[in-house]
Amino acid sequence: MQYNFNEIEAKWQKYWSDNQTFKAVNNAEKKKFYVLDMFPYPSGAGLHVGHPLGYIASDIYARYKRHKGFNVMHPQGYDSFGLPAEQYAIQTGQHPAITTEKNIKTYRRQLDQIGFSFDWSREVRTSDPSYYKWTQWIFIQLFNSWYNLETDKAEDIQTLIEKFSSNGNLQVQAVCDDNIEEFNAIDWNNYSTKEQQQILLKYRLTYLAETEVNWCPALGTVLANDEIVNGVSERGGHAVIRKKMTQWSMRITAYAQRLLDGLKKIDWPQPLKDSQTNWIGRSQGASVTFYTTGDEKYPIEVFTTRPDTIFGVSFMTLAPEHDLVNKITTAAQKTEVEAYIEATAKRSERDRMADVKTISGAFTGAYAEHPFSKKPIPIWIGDYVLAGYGTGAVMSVPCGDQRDYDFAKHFNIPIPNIFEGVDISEEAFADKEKTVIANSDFLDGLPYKKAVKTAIYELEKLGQGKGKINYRLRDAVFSRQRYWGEPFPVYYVDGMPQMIAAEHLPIKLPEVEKYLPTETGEPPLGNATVWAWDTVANTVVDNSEINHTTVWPLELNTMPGWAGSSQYFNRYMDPHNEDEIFSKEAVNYWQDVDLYIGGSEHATGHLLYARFWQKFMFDKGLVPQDEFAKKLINQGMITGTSAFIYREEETGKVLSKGLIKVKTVTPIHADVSLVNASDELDIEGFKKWQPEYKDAEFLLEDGKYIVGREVEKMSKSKYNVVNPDDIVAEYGADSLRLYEMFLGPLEQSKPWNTAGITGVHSFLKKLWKLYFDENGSKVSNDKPSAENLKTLHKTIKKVEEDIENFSFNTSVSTFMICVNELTTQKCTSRTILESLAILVSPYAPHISEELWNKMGHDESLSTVSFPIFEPNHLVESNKEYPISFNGKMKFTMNLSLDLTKEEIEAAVMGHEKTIQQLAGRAPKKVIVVPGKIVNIVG
RNA sequence: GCUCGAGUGGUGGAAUUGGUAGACACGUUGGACUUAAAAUCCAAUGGACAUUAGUCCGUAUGGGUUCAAGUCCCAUCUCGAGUACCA
Repeated sequence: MQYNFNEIEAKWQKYWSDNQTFKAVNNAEKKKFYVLDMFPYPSGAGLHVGHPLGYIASDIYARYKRHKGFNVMHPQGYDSFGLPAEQYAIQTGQHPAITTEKNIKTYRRQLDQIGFSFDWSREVRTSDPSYYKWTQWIFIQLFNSWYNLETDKAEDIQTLIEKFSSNGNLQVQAVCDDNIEEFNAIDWNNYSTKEQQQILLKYRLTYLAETEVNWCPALGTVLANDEIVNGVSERGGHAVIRKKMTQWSMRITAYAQRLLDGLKKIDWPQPLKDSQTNWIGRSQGASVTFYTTGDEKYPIEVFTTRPDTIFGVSFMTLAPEHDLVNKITTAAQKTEVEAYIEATAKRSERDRMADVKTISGAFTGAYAEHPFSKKPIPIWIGDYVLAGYGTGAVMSVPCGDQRDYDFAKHFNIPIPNIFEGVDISEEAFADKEKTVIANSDFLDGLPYKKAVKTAIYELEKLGQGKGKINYRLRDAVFSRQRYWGEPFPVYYVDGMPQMIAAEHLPIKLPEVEKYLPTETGEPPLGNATVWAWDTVANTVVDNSEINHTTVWPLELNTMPGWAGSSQYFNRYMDPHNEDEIFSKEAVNYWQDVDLYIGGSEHATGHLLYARFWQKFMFDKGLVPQDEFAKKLINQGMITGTSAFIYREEETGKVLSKGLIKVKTVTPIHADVSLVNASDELDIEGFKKWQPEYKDAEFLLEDGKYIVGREVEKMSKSKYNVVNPDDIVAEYGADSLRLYEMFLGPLEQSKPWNTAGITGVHSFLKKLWKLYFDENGSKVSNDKPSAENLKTLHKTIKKVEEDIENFSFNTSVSTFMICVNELTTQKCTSRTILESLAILVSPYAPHISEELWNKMGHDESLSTVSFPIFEPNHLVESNKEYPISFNGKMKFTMNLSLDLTKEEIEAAVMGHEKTIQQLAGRAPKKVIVVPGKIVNIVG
């Protein structure tokens, strides 16, 4: 009987689908296990061989856990809002929904043929109104919440309103906007509704705010920093200006500390935790208030991590955009300052960041008073101080900070030394550990830590400072000027945003004629003609009905890509619930994700936002866990192995790789499908593919054209993309699965080369041959030999350890060794072969099902118990001891493991090869490690 | 610059707590089978020297700890990822 993989795989895929083998039921008696993949964006290009890597790994784990008796949920879905479908719509006019639907079909077909154990009954799509209804719902919850620092959690906005109406905002400790004016209860109750709404907006967890964006008038859109090159748009080279726009923001900064603390309790890769830690960027220090001298004493608040160096301040620097600049600049300096501000405004943020070396700035003519010495300190502006970080102002301590030092040198500002025994003639001194303060009044002689404490204490006494923790993390802008995204459930009354009541959700994306921004610069939804909210009928109506009494305009922005992916893992628990985002029962049963696999590129995007929303949901009592994924693994990228031919420049001849000597040749990409396992090019195929080479002369070596190889990112333009469809057709899904795992460690990036797949493919054929020969089944009821059992149990032990450690590549080797050994042993024993089929099944499920079935089982093997390791089969009586001399192994000796150290030493010393090695010398020392090694020194 | 990770045959990669470096594959070479090819099977395959038993060198480089180092420590180099005037 032949191993007919195409037939077998189709058969079992149908069986699984017909029998809903992998459908997970909530609240089963069994213990739950939730295995999650990062759901894909369905792109038009379909899957290449690199995409399924993580899915294969998670599938192996999910299948393994089913064998271990768990109720496994392994769902899949689509992150189906996104830019490519929208851009395609702009070019062709085709509705993104149609493009998306088509791409999903392709994805589904490709995924199905790889044999994943997904529970498709739980599929979600972020662009589906029944799904984004709940994305809109969460947005409303965020809008209706504020962050109470006293309870350290999000609370309903009603509790804040109550506080305001009974006590005003003086006692309220909240995470909110900076520019909050104080008011008491009487003030609050006298405010108009609009005024109250404006105030509340400064406290809500999602709020409207003026945000500075990169606006490209020619394209009519906002550009991200990386879409701008040299100050102009990457596409088209149009001018870009910085513009303030009103945008929705998420108050993620409220959760900065909890996001940091949460990292301690989750098992995520260290590099990923590091980059989140970095991104949140906690720094501890003090905020210090300086007052300007002169008639009007403006306060300037700065943040510093080094309050101990306060006596080293010799100037202050404000960001050019700082609000105070206008107010304090003296008449004499006005021209210079204004010229400088204009010059920096022209430079994009990116340019400013790229060009760190050039020192620039201007003196405002104003002075601030030092809080302790009361000496005047000149106030400068400089673009090395960022408006967006801290307070946009710094106290400059040139002796202790290199940037301040460089600035001071450049502008000839004095650099007072406040460090004991340190030379600062060449550079600033920033080593906290070695710091001893000098020339600093009451701080003299103190080391860093004590000086910080003392300085803060003295500042507090003056009322000019206090200890403070600052975060780099910014609130997240939540508006996009795009069409293909979730619409906001928001309409505007008198310019103030109003939430549409939850029972009227979803607010469906309207139809538009054009997917581009409008001529007046409004987002694409500005093209919609039916996009107004009727507050009486509670429905979306035609724009012509807007009367500003009962019918109002709707929000024109849409939500960003990360909105839909921030809660999908919870929605999978109860995906068809129309009344709730998910039921209490479902979420209490599934709790959280046990294993999450996906790419590391989401470290500071999706994975941070999702943690933020989860914590918010936790505060609202909606979910039982405040971290959504216990364990996370980043799979590495699979790169391509490009093939090159070499064209000689002078003659136009094409040289085989070995013929390139000193001649100038141009490497040209050849499609990898035209190259065989021995790097030999199919010349005829190549000529057909690139007709311009049909008359070119190919110079061969040994009758073959050998291509050059190089590892590059898999990409169409490099002709190194391998489609899993082709691999499945030629070798089968089980071969593909095994090979992807066999390539190397899951988390590592590694090159794909189709040539190697024959190794795992012939392994599957050998496996098959253990069960069948040309006459049919070979499986017997013979009692397994001790040798058979040893091979099997060695394999069980190793494979189990490997899966638990996510070391999938080494288990494939282990299977190969096992099958090679059993073949040599001519093993036909059912006991052994049944266990083997189960062991292999997480990796190669189709062949395993078939083998299991052919051994007389009617049911799928997917939930059959994993074989149990019995150590007694591995007990050895003897050991092949390596005998080394000065650490170098010279020969081995087979000795009983029962021997004592002394007996081993005697046996080794008596061996003829030992005597030969020593050549009469007496050994200085003999190290005997029973069961391991013998080392003779001397 | 900073943070993190990694450097092992022609290639992908193995190597529990330091204990036989190169498992398992690919490729290559030789052989069997075949008219031939494919498939399959067998053997060899880190390098140098040695006709043999064998000797020496080998895990990026240079030091160190140890009876013993791919593994631990120090320094250097290279590559990859993230991040960046963060006060």
